[in-house]
Amino acid sequence: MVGKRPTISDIAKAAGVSTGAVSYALNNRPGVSEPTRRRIMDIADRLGWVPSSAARSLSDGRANAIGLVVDRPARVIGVEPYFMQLISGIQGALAGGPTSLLFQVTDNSAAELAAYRRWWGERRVDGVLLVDLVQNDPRVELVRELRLPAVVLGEPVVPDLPCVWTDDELAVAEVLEYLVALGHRRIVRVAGPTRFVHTQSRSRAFTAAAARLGLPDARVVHADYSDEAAARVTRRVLTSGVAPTALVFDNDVMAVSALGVAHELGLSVPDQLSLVAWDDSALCRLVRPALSAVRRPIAERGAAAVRLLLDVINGGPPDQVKTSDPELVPRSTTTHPPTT
Amino acid sequence: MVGKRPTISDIAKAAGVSTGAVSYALNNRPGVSEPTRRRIMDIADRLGWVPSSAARSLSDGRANAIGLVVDRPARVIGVEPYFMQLISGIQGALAGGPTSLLFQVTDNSAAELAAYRRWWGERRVDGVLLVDLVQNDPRVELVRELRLPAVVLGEPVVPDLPCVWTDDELAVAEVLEYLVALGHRRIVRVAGPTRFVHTQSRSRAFTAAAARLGLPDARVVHADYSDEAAARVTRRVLTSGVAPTALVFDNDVMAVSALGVAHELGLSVPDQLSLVAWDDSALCRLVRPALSAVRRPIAERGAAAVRLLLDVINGGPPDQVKTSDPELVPRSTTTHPPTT
DNA sequence: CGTTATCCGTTAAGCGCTTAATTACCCTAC
DNA sequence: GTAGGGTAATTAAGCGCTTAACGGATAACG
Repeated sequence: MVGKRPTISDIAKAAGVSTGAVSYALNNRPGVSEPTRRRIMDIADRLGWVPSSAARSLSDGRANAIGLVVDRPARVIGVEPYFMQLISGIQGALAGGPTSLLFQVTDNSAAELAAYRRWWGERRVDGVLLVDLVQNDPRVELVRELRLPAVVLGEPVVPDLPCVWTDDELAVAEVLEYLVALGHRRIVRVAGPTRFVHTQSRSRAFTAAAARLGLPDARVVHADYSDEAAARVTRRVLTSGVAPTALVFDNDVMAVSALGVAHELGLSVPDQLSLVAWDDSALCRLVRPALSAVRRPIAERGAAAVRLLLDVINGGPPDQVKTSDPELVPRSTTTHPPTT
Repeated sequence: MVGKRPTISDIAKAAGVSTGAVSYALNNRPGVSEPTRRRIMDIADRLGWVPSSAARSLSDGRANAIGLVVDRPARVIGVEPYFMQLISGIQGALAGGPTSLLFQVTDNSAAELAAYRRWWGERRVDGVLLVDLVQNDPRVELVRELRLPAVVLGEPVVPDLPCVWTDDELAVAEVLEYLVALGHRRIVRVAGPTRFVHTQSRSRAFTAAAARLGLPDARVVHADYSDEAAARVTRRVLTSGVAPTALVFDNDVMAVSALGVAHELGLSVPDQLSLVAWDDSALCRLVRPALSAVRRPIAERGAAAVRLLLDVINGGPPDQVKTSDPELVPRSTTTHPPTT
């Protein structure tokens, strides 16, 4: 094979028909007879023809691509396996189809907005995935203004925006009930940044469950997902006032970081302190003691979001899809509280 | 702003000139007077004009995109921070320019080849990045056959292919010298899969340095980067025959996994066993004891590769660029061997 | 047997942009 | 006064594909 790509007019010439006929044949549309269609298709793949995405986009207005931009500082993004797993799921749903993934990571919200706007302007994407929604997220307004099909990965907080969500609140309750069943009464949740919708939703669920279970000392503190911030916050929580006996984190990195802090303070885990991580990961499995964690179906989320987005692009309804439920994976960082 | 995107003919109409003039003005080419150019540009950004990538691609043959496909099973890819850091670097070099990143993860080599071939056929990318080169890599032949500009992230093993590489051999020697200086004589390298060129190159360097330093017991064993395989291999190495006093791993996950195995075997790290991880990462920092590791400039590699690729696409020479050198970051998993 | 429908295929316009070729005009030079 | 040379614009073709609109057979129908 040489470096020259065949076009439909090469095929047309070879088959002795017009390019129109070729187009109809190749797209499985009526207008050509079965024998002709077959002949055309044979020639097409003998020539190794592949449609030019540019030409196709230009004439039918479809980009055959979807976009994902993740706005996390480089420092943090490398650490969490979350995004790679998400992308795995996304690719799974994309595989086989004609759609590609445009991926961008930015380090501030303005750049993220600019990326979406540019992709839209350049007609590079047919739709986008939105992750890490925040309160009054400017992206929501943007995609609406641009009429850019979008699917949110997260709770259905925006009424008419399609989304794929996981019942975190259920999981929060489950974790709390589990800890209470073990005998814990003083439990602190070390959450991610307040601005994220999912942070708020989990915190709300945490507070509600704590009230229901009668835990006056339950409270929420915040860090920024980084190990440094988590260490700082954890240190403070464990050393000031009456210390909790169990900590629930919003990601795996912070939980691992806390493991280090506990060690540094001479607290043995889980005997003197129980820990629960949020997204389960190899990190949780590998660390000693292995972390008890809440496992969410991340790849499933990605795949579902892609399917939904493709539907919406094709004019489907803006459904709000729920994934399977998270599950608590108890390992070696949770046990009864010390009997003081 | 509405959902309709302005085209150059809208601008032309508004400015009272032809679309040709608009094109010349917008691309900063001669053919229009300064005042006219200014007027056109003003109108263009008042209208919020953004060039249609499809139209541009179609007429100038440029896709303004580069592609990256990573072929690692989903199980493994989420774990290593390597790729996210790489992507961070890539984005950094892409930021501001007109080029986007097409990203795909596949779970077998055939799918990876198919992805490249399809992107080429669809004229979706102007060039691609190649990671994890293997011996007689079919991708090398493919990009040559397709005349698809490509940059290898790895050692310059293919003469005429541009690449960005890091002097791993130097780092391997440094690690070995360091361990020998601490007193170690029995050192085992737990490498990644043999097929990777970088695995082979590091192993060669390891063997050479070991010979030079007079370490007859130095040897290389292989795992597949996963924690399970690493655990298996490590367990075997530590329990059969005369056990090594130091282990050098090819990634961070395997090293962490070995930490668990050592613990399980009742070997204290670093007193009875020293460990060195290859790519440094938050994982290495967070784990207790914190892992000594070799830090490579990963984001720098990504950025350099992008710059080189863009050069090559523009007809530049197929340079072979060397990044800054890796550095050994000693932490808490390396010390003198036990004095048996 | 003339009239419709039906099927198969062609024609040509158009998607938004680039760019070679061309025209129109103004200056300068001889 | 006119040839020559810039400069500033327009024209139009073309990139590869889709798709309305159209045309020419052939089959079906009364």
